[in-house]
Amino acid sequence: MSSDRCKALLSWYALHARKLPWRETTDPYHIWISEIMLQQTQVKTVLPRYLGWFEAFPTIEALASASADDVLKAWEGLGYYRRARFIHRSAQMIQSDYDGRFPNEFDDIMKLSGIGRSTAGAISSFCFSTFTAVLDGNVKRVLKRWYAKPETGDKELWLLAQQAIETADDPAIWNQAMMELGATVCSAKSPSCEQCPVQHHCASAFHVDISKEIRKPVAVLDVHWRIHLFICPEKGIWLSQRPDSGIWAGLWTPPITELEECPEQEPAHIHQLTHRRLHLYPDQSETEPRGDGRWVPSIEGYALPTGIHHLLEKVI
DNA sequence: TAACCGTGGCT
DNA sequence: TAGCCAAGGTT
Repeated sequence: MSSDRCKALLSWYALHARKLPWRETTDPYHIWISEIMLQQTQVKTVLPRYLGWFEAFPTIEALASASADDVLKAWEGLGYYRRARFIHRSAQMIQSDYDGRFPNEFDDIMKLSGIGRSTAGAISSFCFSTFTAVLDGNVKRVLKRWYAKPETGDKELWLLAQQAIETADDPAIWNQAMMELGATVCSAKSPSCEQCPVQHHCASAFHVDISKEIRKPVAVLDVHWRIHLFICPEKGIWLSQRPDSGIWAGLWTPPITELEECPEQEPAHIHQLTHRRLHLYPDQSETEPRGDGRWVPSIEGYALPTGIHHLLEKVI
């Protein structure tokens, strides 16, 4: 690692870092929640949700003692709902195994649900100043470009990331600076090499070949779902809870049946997920709900998937 | 190991 | 505009 590169990056970060609420604290609970929210999720999406979380659950203890439904409700709309369940489970683990205090050992942080090496590295460096690297999408892209190795696998990238952070004085700022560079200047589609503080130390400067960085495309499968709507003025709407695994696990929806074939009618709504395109066909022809579920006077207290919200807005 | 898991911003 | 993809982890 070039020391000049290190200095240049840190000077740039000192001047250009975005002011983000989770950068104003070293409190592990706050950092932890921010890191989970930010997994595969853009800063702009997290910003309006971050502070509200702590109004709902001011402490880890409050989170641990909340119901699973309340936690999912607080996560509603953020996607990847397993993350909310992991947070809940981890909060309970912190209560029982660590006396309610977020663990300060890297290995213990890694044991918590939903926290892998990169997230643990971030939390540990931000809260406890350990020299533990982060290797998120930003850092991977920056490192691959610095060394002009677009095909490099995670194993080598982890070595490079760890080697890099060990030359820094402040591991927390180093990790933040690497992510900030990737998120702003060294962006995926159109890197701004002319604005890059480390352009003189980058093997790909001004000739980044985006075509070599393309990921393998995800296959999007079309599925057709009948959405059984039971709505009545006295009882409200009938909702049932999704199973523990799969799409929208644990969330509440009207009963859904998967159709074998694409029906003749047009879907009332199409909801696009990463690997699925959900074609939704509302049906109000049946009179009495059957199976598991409950009448709810209002959907307000329940965590519903965004696609179902959209459908209900259209139909009702 | 590779498939799976959401949503919204960006170009 | 429609596709790409973002502060990944789990199984």
